Amino acid sequence: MTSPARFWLMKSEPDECSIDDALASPQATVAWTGVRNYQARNFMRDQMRPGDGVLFYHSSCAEPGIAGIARVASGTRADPTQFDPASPYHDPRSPEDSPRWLLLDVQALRKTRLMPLAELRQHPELAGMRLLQRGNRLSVMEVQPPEWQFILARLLGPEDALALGIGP
DNA sequence: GCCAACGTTGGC
DNA sequence: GCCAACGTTGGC
Repeated sequence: MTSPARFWLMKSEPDECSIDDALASPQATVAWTGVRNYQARNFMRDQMRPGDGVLFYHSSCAEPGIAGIARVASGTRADPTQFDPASPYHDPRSPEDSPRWLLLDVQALRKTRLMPLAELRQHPELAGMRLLQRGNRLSVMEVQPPEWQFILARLLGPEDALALGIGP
């Protein structure tokens, strides 16, 4: 029996929602709209729980990398953008009575220094990270506890990590 | 803007 | 159920 995953990485395009945008939102919490991949959706629906740790990753930008620390702040519910014809995330094939796409709330906890993708690749300890695997395109993915610890140790002081309550 | 890699679609 | 064509992701 494996213990449930407790750590995640979630990609956001900073043009749409940066760590600064998240921190500036009410309760520093944003609804994670726009996930349109079944595997990512299933992670949110089946495995992510309030309190899980999240690496807030900036993608599709000049400096891709980890930009902050967050936590899962709710369970899933229907993503309303799938039903909005004006939204780039509109999905006309999603039935209203059985929504195809879900979102959950993410609460930003800290903005960190940017830990760029190139730096992540330099650490042998992180070579197994899903993010770094060839051709990876998932926008929501698991982070192994040792990877989480290794990264947080480089982004936060130990007392800060404790204060966030998302140890270990 | 390019392009490799991947997921999805749809004809058969 | 196969698989080619297509669209998307995302780093560079």
